Amino acid sequence: MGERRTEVLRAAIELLDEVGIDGLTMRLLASRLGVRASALYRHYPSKQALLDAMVVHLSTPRGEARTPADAPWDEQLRRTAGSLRQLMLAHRDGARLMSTFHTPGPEAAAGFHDLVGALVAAGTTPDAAVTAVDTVLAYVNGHTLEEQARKTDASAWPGHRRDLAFDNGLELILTGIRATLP
Amino acid sequence: MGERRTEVLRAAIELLDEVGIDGLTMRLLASRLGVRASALYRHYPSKQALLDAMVVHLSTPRGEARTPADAPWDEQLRRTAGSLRQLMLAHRDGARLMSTFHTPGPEAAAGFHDLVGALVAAGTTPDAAVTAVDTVLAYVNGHTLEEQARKTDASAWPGHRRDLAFDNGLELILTGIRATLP
DNA sequence: TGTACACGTGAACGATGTTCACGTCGATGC
DNA sequence: GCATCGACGTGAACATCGTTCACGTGTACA
Repeated sequence: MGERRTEVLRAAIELLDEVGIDGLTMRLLASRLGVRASALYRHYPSKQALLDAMVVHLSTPRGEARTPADAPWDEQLRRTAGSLRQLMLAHRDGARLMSTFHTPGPEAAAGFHDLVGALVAAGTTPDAAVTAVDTVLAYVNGHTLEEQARKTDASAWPGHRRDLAFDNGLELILTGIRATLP
Repeated sequence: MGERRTEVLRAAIELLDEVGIDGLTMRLLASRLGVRASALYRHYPSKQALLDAMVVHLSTPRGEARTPADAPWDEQLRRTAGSLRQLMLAHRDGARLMSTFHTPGPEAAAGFHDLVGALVAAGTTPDAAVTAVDTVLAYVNGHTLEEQARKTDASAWPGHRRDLAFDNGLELILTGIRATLP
């Protein structure tokens, strides 16, 4: 069951990398599959449903590399922030794609909860922990969205330069969090 | 000259608040002005040009309340961040609207430069100052984008509650910056 | 008087997401 | 063997979108 459905999803992600989210058209995707656009609606009730499925698929941890729950809170935040950014940068218009989606699955909610837990364990109040995690996530989203928006422009910074800029900003926030600890 | 042009702009902003950015259609805007869609192209070469003009108009400081250049760096950052957020929240889909635009005018660039200058005057290196300002701006964009996206949802937090969440995250970053000072 | 100019019309074009009635074809149950 | 069912796809259409273009107004100014 749902075998073709998966193929459609795969083709959609492939096409996303080639033409970007604005060029990602039901007709183009269909032709890529040797099919008419109307056939796609057998598998996804709407284009938005397809986009949602893409986000879910891309966000689902691909294999290993879970962040160890016993790592210090700042290391956990660093890893989560870094892999979230990498997730967005891994595909063309990835950040914009993610931002169209808005019902974070249980996976994301669990990750959020873990981070808050790590901070509370380190001595913050629950409220402060939520604020801290929210702040980091807002930073990651804002930074990466802008980073990817400028990507094709003239400002073609080398990759490690951009990584550094991201890390520096993140460390700034982590330092701020650290200052609220006992 | 350009009198009608201004009226079109005004009507577009008015319509934005009523129907949101997705409902903002050239035809609808035209009918609101008692005119056909094609007439709009006498004043703006494209819809994107209209959107750009809206961003510029909304971003242009309306009257007074310039941030005093002799204020401490953290106060300057607080004010800039706060008014940037207010700018976005002032109109429906304001944050999304702003994010479609991407050639920051001399106004924004000057503001950016002022903030960096204030930080350098406080003792940071120029690089660190740029990082700090970038981080704050990324946070404001990320936070406000998400805040406004959830706005019409069930999660209808009261306004001051949302202001507090924003301020707390901002203070976290400011604390982080402060820690890098002599 | 005539000639620019600002402004608007009406019809069309191509593209988009989506719907719907209709086909095809292989597996499954009798 | 035959019928039925389900998964899959077709083809034509619909409404809507941004945009273009040839063509009309009326007003102000030389």
